Amino acid sequence: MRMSDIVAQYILEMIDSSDGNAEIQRNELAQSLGCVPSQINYVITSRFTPEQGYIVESRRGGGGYIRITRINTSASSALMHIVNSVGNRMDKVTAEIMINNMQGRSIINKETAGLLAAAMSERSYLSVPQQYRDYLRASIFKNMLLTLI
Amino acid sequence: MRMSDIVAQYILEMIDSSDGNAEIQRNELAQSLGCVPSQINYVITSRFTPEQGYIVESRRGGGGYIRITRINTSASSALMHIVNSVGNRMDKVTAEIMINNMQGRSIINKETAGLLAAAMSERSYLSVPQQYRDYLRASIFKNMLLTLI
DNA sequence: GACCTTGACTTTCTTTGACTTTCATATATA
DNA sequence: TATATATGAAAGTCAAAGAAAGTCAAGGTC
Repeated sequence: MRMSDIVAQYILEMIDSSDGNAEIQRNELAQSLGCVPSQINYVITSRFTPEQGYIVESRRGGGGYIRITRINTSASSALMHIVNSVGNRMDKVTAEIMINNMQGRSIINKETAGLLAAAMSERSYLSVPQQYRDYLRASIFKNMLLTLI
Repeated sequence: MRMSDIVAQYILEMIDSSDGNAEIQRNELAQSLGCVPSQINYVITSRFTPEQGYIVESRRGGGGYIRITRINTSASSALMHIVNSVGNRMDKVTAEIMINNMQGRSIINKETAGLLAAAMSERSYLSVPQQYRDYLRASIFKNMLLTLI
């Protein structure tokens, strides 16, 4: 097995075991795998390109890092699942849990999570009688998620 | 985590928890975070620049201080204006016009516009009697915009 | 020929400390 | 009393050293 394959495999395993992204220290990883640091760059530029579905960010200097993130193609199917799992009522707590969960799974970003949470908040429904609120929430929630697909 | 990140985070938390500005004593903060005083200057010049939306004022000598203030970016002050201009009711057509306008002015992006539109759509309110809908819309609209500030 | 490996050199970002400037207050002097 | 001077308490500046990642070209392998 080639060195570049070992490096690529290591990074891939890291991405798979965490949630779609790996953050490495170039020099440290090179040393622990027994290769030269620039080998890591070679592997990244040849195997983790945007065309292959990855985003790479990095920073030099003390405390530097290289972060490789897999672009999320499964997000929309996950969203579809979630939309289908919501019935015609949903309470605020459930909404918050789901929003948190989606953000944790990187299906939605922080801003989107904030917007959803605002639209689900009790404060938004003060003008409407209790009895309608949970139906409304479910319906707004699903309509909003559908725009993200 | 780098020392500079720790310092930056500390300052940011201070800004967030107060009302957009932090006033620190350079030497005291350096000591309490365990770094050299000029580290504070480094963090300020690298992370709290006008380009990044901050104003820094300071004073030397006895009772000296460094004050870091977050600038109201034009987007957030525009949003504030819009929120204030909305009364306690808003119909769907008005909402759509405003969303379009905000997107046209680049105050919000396409995804955000979509989410807002979904939350304002008539389809979202089918479960609730007509009479409540426009109040709800106004309230949800304002709550959502406020999360973007 | 295409892909891989290596290492010397470059660039970027961070940390540190010595030295400088500014301000408030206390003290001395006309 | 009013002004000048000294003192100490801050913050500011800057350059050197350190810690990472990036680049690139030369050579090696399949």
